[in-house]
Amino acid sequence: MEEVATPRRGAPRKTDASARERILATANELFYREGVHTTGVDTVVERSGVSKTSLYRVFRSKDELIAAFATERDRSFWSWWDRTAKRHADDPRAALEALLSGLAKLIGRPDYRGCPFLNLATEFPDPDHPGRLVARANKEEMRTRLADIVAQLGVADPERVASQMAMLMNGAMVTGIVAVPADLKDELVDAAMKLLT
Amino acid sequence: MEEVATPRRGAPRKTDASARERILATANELFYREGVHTTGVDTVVERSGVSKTSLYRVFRSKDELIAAFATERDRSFWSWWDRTAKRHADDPRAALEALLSGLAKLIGRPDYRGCPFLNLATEFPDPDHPGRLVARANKEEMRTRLADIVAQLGVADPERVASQMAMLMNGAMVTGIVAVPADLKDELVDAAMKLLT
DNA sequence: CTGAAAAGTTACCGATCTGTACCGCACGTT
DNA sequence: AACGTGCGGTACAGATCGGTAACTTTTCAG
Repeated sequence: MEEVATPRRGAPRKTDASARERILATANELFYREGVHTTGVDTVVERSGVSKTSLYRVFRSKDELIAAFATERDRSFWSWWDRTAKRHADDPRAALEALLSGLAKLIGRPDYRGCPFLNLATEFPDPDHPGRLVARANKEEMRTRLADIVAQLGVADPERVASQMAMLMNGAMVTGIVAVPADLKDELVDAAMKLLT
Repeated sequence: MEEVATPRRGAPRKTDASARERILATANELFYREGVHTTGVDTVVERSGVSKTSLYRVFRSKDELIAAFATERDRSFWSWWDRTAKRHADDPRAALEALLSGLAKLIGRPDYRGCPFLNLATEFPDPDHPGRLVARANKEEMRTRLADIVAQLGVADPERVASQMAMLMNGAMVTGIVAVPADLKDELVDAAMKLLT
C-alpha cells in the first residue's frame, strides 16, 4: 500500500476499481496511519491516483469522506468480530477469549495506531461530527455485544460487567499506542476473566 | 476563561503575568478543549492577548509550545495525584480508591475532553514528537506508581496487576470522551478491586 | 455507431497555516 | 534621566488547506 496509484482517464474498465473504491482504500490507510487532520485531501488524491474533481464528485466534502472512512472501518470491525465470535458459537467464554486474544494480536502489530473510533473522538472536539457519530455507535454496539456474551456466562450484573469490559478493551487499544506490554494477550485475557467474577 | 485578554504594550508590571505564563495558560485550555491541531497559533495569540512576536520569542516553534503544554499538564497531573494519594498515606487501598474516585469525577465533568497525554499520542503519529515523549513518560510513571501501590497491597504479581490497572484507567479516560456511564465511579472502583484478586 | 456515464486535466479561489523582520513603546533599575 | 529588557504593532512570506469551474477523454451499453 506504499505505492502511488497511476491515474487513468475515462470511465473505469470493468476489472478496475471505481474512483470511490480507490479513494476509500487510500483514506482508510492514510487517515488511520497518519491521522485525519494530518492527512490533506490533496494527499489522498495523489496517493489514490484519483483526480480531485472525482473525489469531490463522490464526496461532497472532506467531512463526508471522513464519515465514509469511519463507516468502512466500522463495517470491517464487525466483520472481524463476527468471524471471531462465530468460531465459538456454542461457547461464550471461548468466544470472549478469542475476541480478546485477537484484539491483543491487532494491538501488537507494528502498524498499529490505536482504535480508529477513539481516534476520531479525540481528533474532533465536536461530538456531532459525522465521524464521531459512527464512532459512538460503534462503542455502544460493542458494549451491547459484550453484555450479550457476558449475560450468557451468567454473571450477576451483566450490564455493569459489560461496561467494565468495554473500558478494559478500550484501555488496551489506547494504551497500545503509547507502549505495548510484552505479554499483552495474557494480561488482557487475565484481566477480563477477573472482571467476570 | 472565555474572555479575550487585552494586550498591553511595554514590559509587564510586576503584578502582571508574563507573556509566557499567559500563553501557556491559554494553550493549556485551548489545546485540551479544541485539540492541538485544530488550535492555530494565531488563536492562541489572540486569546492570550500576547503578540505573535512574543510567542515566537518564548517558544521557538509550535511544537515547542506543545511540549510545554504537555509538561504543564504532566506537572499538574502529578500534583493532583500526590494531593489525592497523600490523604491516605497509611492506607494504600484507600489511596487507590481515592485516585479512582477522583479520576471518575474528572471524567464526569462537562468540560472533560479525554486524557491530554493519550490525546497527544493520537493526534501525532510520530512517536518521537516532543509532546508524545512527555505523554509516554507520564504513562510509564503512572504504571510505576500503580505498581508501588499494588505491591503494598500484597497481590501476587504486582507488575501485571499494575499494567492491568493502567489499562483500566486509560480505558475509563478514553471511554469518557464517547460516553460516560451513569455510575462510572462505582464501576471503575469495582473493576479495579476485582483486578486485585 | 452513438451517447451517457465516469473519469482525468488544468487552473484557479480564498482562507488559513506556521513563522519572520523591523520597528516602537513602557516598565523597572540604576 | 538613561538604559536594558520585555513586549506589542504591522506587515508579510511561503506553504498548505478545502473546494470549484470548464473542458477533455475513455469505457460500456444500446
